[in-house]
Amino acid sequence: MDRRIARTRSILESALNQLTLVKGYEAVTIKDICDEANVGRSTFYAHFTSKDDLKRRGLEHLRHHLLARQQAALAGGSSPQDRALSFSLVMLEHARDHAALYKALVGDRGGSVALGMIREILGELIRTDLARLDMERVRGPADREATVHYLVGAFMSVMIWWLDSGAKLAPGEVDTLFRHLSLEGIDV
Amino acid sequence: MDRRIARTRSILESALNQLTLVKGYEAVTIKDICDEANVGRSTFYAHFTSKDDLKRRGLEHLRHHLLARQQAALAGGSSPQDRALSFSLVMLEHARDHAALYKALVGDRGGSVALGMIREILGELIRTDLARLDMERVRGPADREATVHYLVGAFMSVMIWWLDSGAKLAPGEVDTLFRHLSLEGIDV
DNA sequence: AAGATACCGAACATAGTGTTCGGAAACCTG
DNA sequence: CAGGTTTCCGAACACTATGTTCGGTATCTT
Repeated sequence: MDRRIARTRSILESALNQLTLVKGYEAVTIKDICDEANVGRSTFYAHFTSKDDLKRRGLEHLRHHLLARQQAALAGGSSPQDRALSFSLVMLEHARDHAALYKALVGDRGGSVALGMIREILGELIRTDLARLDMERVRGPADREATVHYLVGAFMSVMIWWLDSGAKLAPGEVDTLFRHLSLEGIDV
Repeated sequence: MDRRIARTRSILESALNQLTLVKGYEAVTIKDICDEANVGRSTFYAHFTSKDDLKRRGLEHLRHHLLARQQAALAGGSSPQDRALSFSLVMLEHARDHAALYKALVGDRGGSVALGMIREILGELIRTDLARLDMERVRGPADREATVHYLVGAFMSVMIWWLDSGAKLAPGEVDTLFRHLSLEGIDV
């Protein structure tokens, strides 16, 4: 690929992230991004159709990262229980590593683009997880899709709460918490 | 209250809902709303600061509705298990009754305002629920806030999935599904 | 080195937001 | 039902952002 293209796209992605930290995703305009990146506005439109488009493409990196880590977890885990929901810890660690950006994203409504995409990605991972569990145990394929959405929503919500409240707990602790609620249910 | 005020606000709320059905929440402009409602644009700004403001005030109705129904459920239920998570069925029935509007809301990102507010409302209800459970049983107040967010996220996600996939199941079935996942965990 | 391709920047059209203000219309009060 | 009060209308204005076009310039690939 032409180096100019790679450079332009990369710097635009970085600029959006940087500006998101400063003023929140929604408040960032395309002109802002171009100024921050030192790129002509017409050039922006030569690569991306909108700010959301730019954001979505940037999140492809995350998708590949998570998929790779899941492969490793599925291969290496000891018991089925350990291997299940492996996305949880990986995702929480990623969130902690980019905590400021995540918080800026979820802070305002603008997060819906990024969060929507992350939900998609997690949905894929969880489907894989559940299918694997179904193979190893006897269990009807009933309600699997409902369970996927149940888990995605629960996880995202807990993660955002964790980030918003300052991420005081370690990723491992939140992971334990989430897995316990998921596998055992809330203790009535 | 001056009748003109009540009438203007009410008709503006209806106009927003109507237009949301037609073109989706985000695509609705303030001019659209005023045209649909036959209200001057300056009048709009005399009552609301923005489209989101209008939406939020409209959702106060839902809040009161849900709170009232929860009171009834808490008073009337037989076992503690039955009384817990009473918001679930009420909310699902309300969603079914306004399915088209809900689907239009969650379809695009614009839903984040409404959904964010609904999450808030449900959070309150669940906190009440859990506190009640804590009183009736012996149980440490540990992680209660995490559980609240876990349940809100899981429920919203399941509800949206249900609506998006055409609401083929009855509210009662989805309720059962959700309660089972919440109380027993996913069956590994 | 040469041809292809990307980038720049300025200009233009379009569309939405939010404010102001004077006159007309509707409302509540006594 | 007459009074003063309040709301509503609508047009005008300033402002900001989006998305497109195009000729000239700089940079890349082969």
